[in-house]
Amino acid sequence: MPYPAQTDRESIVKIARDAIEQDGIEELSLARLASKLGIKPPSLYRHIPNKSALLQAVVVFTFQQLFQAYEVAIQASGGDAKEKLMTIFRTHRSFAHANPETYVLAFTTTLPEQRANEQMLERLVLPIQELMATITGSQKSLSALRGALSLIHGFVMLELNNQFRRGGDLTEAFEASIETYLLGWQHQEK
Amino acid sequence: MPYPAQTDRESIVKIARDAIEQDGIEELSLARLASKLGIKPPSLYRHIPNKSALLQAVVVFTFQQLFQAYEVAIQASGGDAKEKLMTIFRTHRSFAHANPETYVLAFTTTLPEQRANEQMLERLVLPIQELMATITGSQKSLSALRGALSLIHGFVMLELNNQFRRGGDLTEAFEASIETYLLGWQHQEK
DNA sequence: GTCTATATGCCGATAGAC
DNA sequence: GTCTATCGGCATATAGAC
Repeated sequence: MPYPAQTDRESIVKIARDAIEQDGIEELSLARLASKLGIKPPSLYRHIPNKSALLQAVVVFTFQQLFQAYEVAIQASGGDAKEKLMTIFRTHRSFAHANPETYVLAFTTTLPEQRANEQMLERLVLPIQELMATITGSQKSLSALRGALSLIHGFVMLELNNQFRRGGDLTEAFEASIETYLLGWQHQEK
Repeated sequence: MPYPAQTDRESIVKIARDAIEQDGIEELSLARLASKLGIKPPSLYRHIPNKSALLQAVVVFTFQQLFQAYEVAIQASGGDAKEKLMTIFRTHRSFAHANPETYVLAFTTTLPEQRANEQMLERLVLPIQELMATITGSQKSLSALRGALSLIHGFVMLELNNQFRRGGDLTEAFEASIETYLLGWQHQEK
């Protein structure tokens, strides 16, 4: 049985993702990855062009996972637009907590194919945009959306990088900040 | 004249900073850095213990620069607390635009000495905290501060990584989001 | 058509001479 | 404080075994 390994691109990407999440991105080398797959490093090149393309594939996979998490959350959410938004935002933060390494990788990588990059982000953000528009009106909805995304993403990034000083309840700060931001837009609308 | 170069730690850190800002962090190798300094790579090790420590020094230097930018902005700012806050936040964003590579490096690096890390961040954030407290009252000021930092940092990070889709005025979105966030806290206070 | 064996050149890092 | 010499590990390229 000479070459029983038989791997494929999808397996490589998922194992790479898990390795990054477990040991950090700095510890991922193609040699270690090949070893986990039971093959030799050059064999990887039958499935991926280079390491950079592999990391880009992990980024795409991560955004797909995040999108699926959104879908589940939206399905399960009830209440008014504000409550639905909070459900999505809590899901976003939970995803980042559960996948810190790949979250940071995904949001600090710019994919070379600009079109694909934009389509992916637009698809992710669409449900948030629609819900925000019901709060702010369509006039200011793009600015309101961008602020909301900034608030959520910034909070998570500062949190993951240990850049909030100790003390206080981070979940409380997350909830209060977002609710206050949405409240501001409700007053702004008038 | 055998070894005329004569460098020191401060020069190394500043040249490393400039090299990162010019060519991106992935292009910084100790070999290239040594070449810019007119010395051979092993000579660097008389001044720094390793590459990681050098990058940490660049992070500390970047936070010091950002702090100085804050000081200048605060000195020059007038108006009420809200207008002073806007001046600081605009300064923060301008700094990120002027130093995108080292900004991302600084905010995605956690220094190993937790104490020094916290002191540096606390010192940076203190003027913002005091101004926020005049808007929100001391009760909720920690959450309000954390939300404000998240909004500013998140906006800048999404912007630097090309993660806002095209269209609309980003400066307008920045201004409107922050003003609305502060407005929300003013209403929340009651 | 998939994997192995082998090789190149760059990297961070160390030892020891001047 | 700088140098030369050298190390192991890395990403990557190519030739060929099965």
